[in-house]
Amino acid sequence: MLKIHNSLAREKQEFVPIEPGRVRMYVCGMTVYDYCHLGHARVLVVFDMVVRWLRASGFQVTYVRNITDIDDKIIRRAAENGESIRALTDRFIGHMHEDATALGVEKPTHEPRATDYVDRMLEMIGRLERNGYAYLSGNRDVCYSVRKFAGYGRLSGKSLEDLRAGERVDVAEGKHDPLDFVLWKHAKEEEPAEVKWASPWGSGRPGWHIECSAMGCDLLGEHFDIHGGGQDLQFPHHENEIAQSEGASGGTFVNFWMHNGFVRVDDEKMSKSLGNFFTIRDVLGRYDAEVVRFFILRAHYRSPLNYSDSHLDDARQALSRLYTALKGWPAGGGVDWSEPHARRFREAMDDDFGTPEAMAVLFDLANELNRTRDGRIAVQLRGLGGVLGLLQRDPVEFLQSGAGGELAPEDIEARIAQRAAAKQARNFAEADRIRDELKAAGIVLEDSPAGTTWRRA
RNA sequence: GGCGCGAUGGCAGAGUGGUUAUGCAGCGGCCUGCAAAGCCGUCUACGUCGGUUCGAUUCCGGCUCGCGCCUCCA
Repeated sequence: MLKIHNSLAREKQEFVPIEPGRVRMYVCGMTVYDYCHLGHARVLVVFDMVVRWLRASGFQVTYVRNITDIDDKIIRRAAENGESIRALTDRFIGHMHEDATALGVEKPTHEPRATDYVDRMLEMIGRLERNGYAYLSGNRDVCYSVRKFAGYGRLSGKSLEDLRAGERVDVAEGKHDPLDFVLWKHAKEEEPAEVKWASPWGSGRPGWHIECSAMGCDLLGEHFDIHGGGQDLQFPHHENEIAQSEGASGGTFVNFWMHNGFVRVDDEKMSKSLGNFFTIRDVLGRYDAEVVRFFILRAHYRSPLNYSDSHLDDARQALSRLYTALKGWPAGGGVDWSEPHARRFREAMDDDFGTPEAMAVLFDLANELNRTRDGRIAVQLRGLGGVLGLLQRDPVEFLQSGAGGELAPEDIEARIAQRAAAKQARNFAEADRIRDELKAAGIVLEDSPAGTTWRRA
């Protein structure tokens, strides 16, 4: 049985779906005004893994990952670039999809854009107003009255008093309480028409939090199973989502909240504001995308993940071991879940998505495969790897891939043929010279009774 | 200041009240013309001080250090 660490309870809980056999899940996606960085890659990969495991466990999953395409930073960036909001967001949505695809991330069931849901947001704001949670502030923004919502602070484990004690925000003009947040931003003169929508409260645009409540409730219903996102969204974003959704519906919004840990650089959070981020495409220029996915899944999703080149190098070595074991075995065949390794894998994954332990099982399978050369083990290894979105390529293709390939495969093959001839003539000095020369170029040769093969170091 | 998380071997990273994580790297052996890969074996651990216990890396408390959230952020 699956257990999930629920941020709401701060402990692992047995996962029971609202509707038997079915899971409805929402994850906060990207704000599209720039390239995705490795922190985004982690959210993408982690929740892709979660969905894959839920499906492998027999659930029918509806997975929604939204796109925020209206926001202060988007407006500013579009103005800087002298382009329309739509042109900017369309472009970066395209780039995001390229990155996600490279990382082996499957498409979500729905990928709603905030700007397509403004009507739903207005409807929800209207309900909040009728239920007494929303008010029109002095500067004509519509705000949410945090103290009216009894459960406020439950997700982040904060009380309103705690939050006020640490108050660091300038009190925005006209708010009843500094912690109140904006549901609807009143339009400003200088803003382009593209960011103005008509509403009962005047022309304006939605606040950030309302979009997720509106899209989630519309696509998944007012009560669904899992809501995920990065740790930094726990407060205030997710706290506010709960306040909005439950304030509007009157019932429970989400049963399980999941938050993934940060990617770090030199033990500091990787973030745009700190400027210490690497974009996904930077990294994919130097490392194989599957290596990056492997690197992400090698740590537990809630732990911090330190990024560095040496860690990626290490990940590549490790993944190579798996593919080396798989070399020569045909693809295909389903996982036998009654087999001991598969059971251990299932146990690991059922314990709050324990991918590090699940991967240890993969290495144990590789060892057994190398020892026994039993085809059934190869099927298990590839099959279980596939559950994590790994090991689905041709092993030779993986082992021969990699950056820094000045030598074309034909050249390498030609050198191998020359070396074979030298060996035939028992001219080992010449054979070793060729091998050393290739090694200097990053090519490693491996002799076997069947002939010589090569891979990139 | 408030709230929370973490501290494991050279590096990365799981887990457990008493018996091997796993990977990378190192060392020894087998294999090999020599290598590489693989196999076998092997060395480096559980921040610190107390407590509970027959026994704690694992439970409890103090301390130190690191990190995060409290402001846009995955």
